[in-house]
Amino acid sequence: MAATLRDVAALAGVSFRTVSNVINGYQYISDSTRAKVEAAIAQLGYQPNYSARSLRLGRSNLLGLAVPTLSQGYYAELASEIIDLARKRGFIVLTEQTNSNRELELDALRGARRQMTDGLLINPLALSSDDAALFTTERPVVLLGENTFSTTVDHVTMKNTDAAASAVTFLIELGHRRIALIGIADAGATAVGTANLRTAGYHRALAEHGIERDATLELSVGFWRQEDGAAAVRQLLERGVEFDAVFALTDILAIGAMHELQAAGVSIPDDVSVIGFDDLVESRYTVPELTTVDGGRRQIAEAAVRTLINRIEKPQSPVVFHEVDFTIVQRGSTRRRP
Amino acid sequence: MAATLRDVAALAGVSFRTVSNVINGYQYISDSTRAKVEAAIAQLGYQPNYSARSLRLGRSNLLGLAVPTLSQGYYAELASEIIDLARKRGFIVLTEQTNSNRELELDALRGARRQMTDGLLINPLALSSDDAALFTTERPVVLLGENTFSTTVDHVTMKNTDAAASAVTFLIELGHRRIALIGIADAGATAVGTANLRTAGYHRALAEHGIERDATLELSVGFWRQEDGAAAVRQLLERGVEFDAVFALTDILAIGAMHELQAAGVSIPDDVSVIGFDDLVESRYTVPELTTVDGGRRQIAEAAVRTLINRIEKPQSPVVFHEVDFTIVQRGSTRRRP
DNA sequence: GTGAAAGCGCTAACAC
DNA sequence: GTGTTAGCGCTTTCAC
Repeated sequence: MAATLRDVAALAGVSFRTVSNVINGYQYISDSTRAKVEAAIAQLGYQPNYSARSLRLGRSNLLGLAVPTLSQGYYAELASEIIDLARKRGFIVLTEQTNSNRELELDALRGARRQMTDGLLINPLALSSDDAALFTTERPVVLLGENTFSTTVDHVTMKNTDAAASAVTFLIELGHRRIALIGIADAGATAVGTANLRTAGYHRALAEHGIERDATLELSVGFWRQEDGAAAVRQLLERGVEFDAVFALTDILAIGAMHELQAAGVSIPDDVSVIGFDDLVESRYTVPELTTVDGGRRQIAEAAVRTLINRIEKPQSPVVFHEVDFTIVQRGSTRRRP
Repeated sequence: MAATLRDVAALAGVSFRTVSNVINGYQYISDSTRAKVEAAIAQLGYQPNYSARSLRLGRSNLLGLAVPTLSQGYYAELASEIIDLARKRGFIVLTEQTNSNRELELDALRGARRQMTDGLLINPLALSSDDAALFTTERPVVLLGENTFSTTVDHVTMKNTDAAASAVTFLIELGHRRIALIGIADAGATAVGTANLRTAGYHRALAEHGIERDATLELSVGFWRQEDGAAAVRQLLERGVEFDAVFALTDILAIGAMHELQAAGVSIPDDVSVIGFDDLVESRYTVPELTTVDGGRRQIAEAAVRTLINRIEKPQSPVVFHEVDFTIVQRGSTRRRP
């Protein structure tokens, strides 16, 4: 059985209240007492019981993180950064995967697990504005990602529409006119989901340059996996749709699309330029290297952790809406149209 | 303030012991009592306090997972599988990143966080056989990965040496003779680390086919990132080393190597065959698609979770050493030498 | 500067 | 079948 405060106190010959004081860095303790206690702690290998401390304090120093899945580069990299940043602030992260599933997202938000954590970072894909009320829980939540819920909950996100418009403008300025869009939302999707926000940016850029929309260039996909990007390209090719560039709504889709294009003998960037969104590490090592949009993942992680911890420590703070900046990362998959 | 057992009891008009019984599925409760209690629970939105339950039971249903980093595909995919499997068994996962850092690995193993979890899954890179004693802790640990520690702790791993030998044999049977090896350990590394185990397989396959070793073909790298694979290839090319195939000790290294080879105008697989190790999802979408070794990640996750939970529930079980099977996944980055 | 005691919310041994 | 009670290990108010 692990040593308790009482064991330490007995060994050090002090009351267990004193041991608690030493552990918690209470000021007015004589050096000799402190030394005795510390020696006893070391000798017994004492470690505080966190369940007891949590029960007493009503705080666990645990943060919940609910992302769709770690098997996708974007979320894995985001989680990696969040875990490191939380650690620096003294919090451990309890990771859940919600699989873009409404039930699992709700469970993360309201389920029993909420009880063990001091706050939750959640990147919902299935929940939407309609569910705003659900997010207004007693316990701290910070929303990551794009869906705009109520204004009663902290929210950290990227400039999806602006960034997408910027990516498409970049292609237009290279001389492209027939720009395929891969990854649009199915009809039923929430209007403020990532896909629709980025699609709005695409439309805005076209409009700003006097280019007409063409529905045959806009492809919806099942999920945002490589194979879905590949399937979208197959559709374009089978239908004989003409296009000189591809804007994929995520790097993963872009990687699948590039793979399929090259398999079909289409040269990138000579025949077709491709641009993605996310700036994954792996996108630096595709052949050719993928031009993409850095939506500010690193800043999102930083703002998310900061905002959540602030909310935990100061529950009355004003609600925050934080939108980080983006940049276009130019690489080899795009080039000026001859 | 959240509702407690007492609040529920008061509302239902029963003693709070009865409420506890209902929650824990105690058998002998009249249906009418049960219904009353359940109604009260629903009305108050009562959720049990996990800190209190943990304190009482000495169990948290939390599992620790310590991997080097989630930003690398292999560990992200492993963690993703582990989290899902643990969830199915009723456990939540608390993820830590140890960054291949000895101090952080030790901290995961012995630090305060151990107190909150019922068990730990750790994939150490910096700790080695010399540290065997450290792993023999009171609380359940399952080791993932390759370092062979003592026989006093559960261990789930892959057949590194056999799998590597098999990969190299595959290249030899395609007619390759000058097989570069990317990712060997630095001089000081533990003899039973992944790198050395896989390197031993490479040497064994060469020996079995009467091919002499050539130290200029064996490249050590700083880490196992894409850029390290690329750097290794640059070295080979700059030194004018002749080679007709590359065995990279991980897919990530292979992806970096392929990128650099193609940038230098070397065609894969026409000029050089490339084989990796890990079977990452992203390796299915490189151009060309990467031939690789599936070391059995999925089975490792499954065995790890099963073994750890078993150890938690039956602490006296015999120590397990579990080695999962591998397969060669043949794709477009390798071909028969003309 | 240190000691005694209450109580966080829960489970389970023990009574009835 | 249900009620009473002790106590998990800790922090903290109140004395001294």
